[in-house]
Amino acid sequence: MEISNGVDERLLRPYDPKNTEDRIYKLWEDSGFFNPDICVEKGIAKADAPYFSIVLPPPNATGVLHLGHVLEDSMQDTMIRYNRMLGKRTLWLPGTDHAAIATDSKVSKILEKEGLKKRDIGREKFLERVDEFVADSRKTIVTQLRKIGASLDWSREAFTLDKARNLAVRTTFKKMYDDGLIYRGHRIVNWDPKGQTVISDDEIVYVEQKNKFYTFKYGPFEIATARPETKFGDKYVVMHPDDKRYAKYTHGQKIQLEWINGPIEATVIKDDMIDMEFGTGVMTITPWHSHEDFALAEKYKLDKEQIIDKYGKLLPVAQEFAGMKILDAREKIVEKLKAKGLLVSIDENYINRVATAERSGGIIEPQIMLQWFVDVNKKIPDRDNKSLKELMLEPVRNKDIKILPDHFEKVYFNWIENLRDWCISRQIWYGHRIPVWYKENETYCGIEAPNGEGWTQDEDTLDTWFSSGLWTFSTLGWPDISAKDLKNFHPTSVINPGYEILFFWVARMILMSQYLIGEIPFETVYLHGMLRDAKGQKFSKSQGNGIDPIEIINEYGADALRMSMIVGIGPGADGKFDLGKVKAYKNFANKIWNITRYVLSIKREGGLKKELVDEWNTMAKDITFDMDNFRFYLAAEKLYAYIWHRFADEIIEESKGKDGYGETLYYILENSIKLLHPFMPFVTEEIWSILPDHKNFLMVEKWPLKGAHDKSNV
RNA sequence: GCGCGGUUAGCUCAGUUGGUAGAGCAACUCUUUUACACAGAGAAGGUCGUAGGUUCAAGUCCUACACCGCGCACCA
Repeated sequence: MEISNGVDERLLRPYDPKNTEDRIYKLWEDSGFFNPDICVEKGIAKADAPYFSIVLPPPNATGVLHLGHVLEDSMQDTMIRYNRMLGKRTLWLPGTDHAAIATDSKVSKILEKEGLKKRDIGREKFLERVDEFVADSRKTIVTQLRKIGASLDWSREAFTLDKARNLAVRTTFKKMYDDGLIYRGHRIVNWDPKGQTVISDDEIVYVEQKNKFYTFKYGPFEIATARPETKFGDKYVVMHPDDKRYAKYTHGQKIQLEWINGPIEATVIKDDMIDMEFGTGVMTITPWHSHEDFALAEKYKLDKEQIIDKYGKLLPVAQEFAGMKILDAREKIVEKLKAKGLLVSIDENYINRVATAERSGGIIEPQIMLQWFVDVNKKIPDRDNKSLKELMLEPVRNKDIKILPDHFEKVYFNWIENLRDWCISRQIWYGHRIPVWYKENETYCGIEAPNGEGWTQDEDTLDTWFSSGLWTFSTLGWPDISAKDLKNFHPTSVINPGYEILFFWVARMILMSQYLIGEIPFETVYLHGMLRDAKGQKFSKSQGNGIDPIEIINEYGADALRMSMIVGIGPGADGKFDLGKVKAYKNFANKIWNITRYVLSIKREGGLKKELVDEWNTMAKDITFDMDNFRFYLAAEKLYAYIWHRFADEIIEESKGKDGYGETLYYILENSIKLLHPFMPFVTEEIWSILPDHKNFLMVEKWPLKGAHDKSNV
């Protein structure tokens, strides 16, 4: 069909994303093509076509999306759109995360501003308030995802704390409990006095701090400490068995000495955990408030005594200091020791790392507490007597799961090797409540509450990552193991989180999936880096330096923002947000727009120029190869260079004034926007709608290369 | 202490299996010629952290070192 000079009136003005994107997203959504079942129904994908699935890393329901999310979502949408165009049954499943501690503390803060206290309004009322907050936040997030152009199947939207996911959690807990993988016990844990909850090792952030480092006389020894306030109960003095300086003291020897509140009897312990080079080579231990001291106390069956309560105040063992906050007491204790002539020296410039809680910022006080744990070392009969650790290690070691960039595999192995039992109970209200009930001396663990009177449920909730670990299959119908989605879309093809949650999340998903369904959760882990602001600072909710992606989109368009997030940012690489880059890709959108205007304005004639078509094919093959190997950052850049600097600057320019190029130019344009669609979906879809004879959406067109991608699930 | 990553144009960063360096922005010259000034043409800008090595050939592989960043462990 011949094209007339009557060009679509939309083309008469520069491309305007603001008046295009929302309209197009609505058309896509109304078409139902985000849903793979509908694609099959309407013949877009064959019922027996290979599948491609990604579950969206669920954004925290604490707030709004920032540019870091856009980076992640642009990447995933690009993969999803590419695979959909390959004709696969393609599912991208959306959801949000209840983010237990983060949300709990956020809502607590909001209440405080209203002059309300969490404990005063009670558990039920508090949870109502959280639900309201989360519903609001979810709305914002969902709107933002649509703005970005994310082709998510909204009919399958999930929440980590909805009914279906809660059933999955209870089912999991019960199974682990019955298998002896979950146990309750007194162990030393990381207590956050500010957040009033236990947290896992992974939720600790170490902060370097300059502290005073004191050396005291302790009988015939000198001991050093940064924390004199823990020393009230210290009655074991530890040294290295090979240390010649202390050779005359023997293991188990009792020594009488004067200490903070009077004379005590100390026992000598000899153990090679001591570093002879550090300090005086002698230390006392506080097993109740130190992981290492606890381990030593367990080894020699030593007494353990609590010194500090859960509010960070000294207990009666401190006598005259009892009831004081530890930081207030510290100086006073030092003064007392000094008065008694026991202070040897103070090093003012001692730098150590202080453990703080990631969410509340509180300084962690190790405590021995009754908590719930997941045993990572116990052999599981159902799983060839492998432990959870081994189940996490194996698929990565065997390359059943590929981690990109691959150097993160080493980091992953290293983490697992040092892994301790996972503390899963939290003393907060918001979250999945532990499905265990007590009655006098009885304990009941079940998916549902026990029958009969007098049972009370455990007050604690679960670590948020416990439910996140189930995400790849709890969203697909599990625990119903015959669920269609589970059969159709699991293991998922790719997971695309930031490297900072490799341990928190990726490892836990592998653990849960391997243990519960005996399957890997995903084939490829494509880790992305961190996006920082122009100064190199992290974008973070707490620092409030987040740029609202919607503002950028309103000014430059989602396509431009997406391209800026993909081009040149390799797997695992951090990037700085660069507005100039966004502008450049906005110009690119307009460039293609104008190319379209020009191509449609000339006569479509002359047949296809073989040389130019061959050249295009070579380029397309190269790009397809990059796409299949997760090199989207290269594919996008090459496409940009071809379209602008080869097609527009050279091919079109050289064709001017010559006859017979119309058909070839049209061919290149039509096929190039297919290649570009996964990256810049809006402008390409809009152009597609202007090109003649196109009934269906570009979104569901076939990728214009045959035979270049035989691998079904790369 | 163990491990990992980075060091490429003024700035921010790419560079797939080794074949004499690329993008965006900024800066320079020219051009408002009917696809596009959200543009075009042209020019400029890098001894690819340092020092060695392998190779016909190294930004790309190997070794050592320096600086920056990160993870893990220790931190009495």
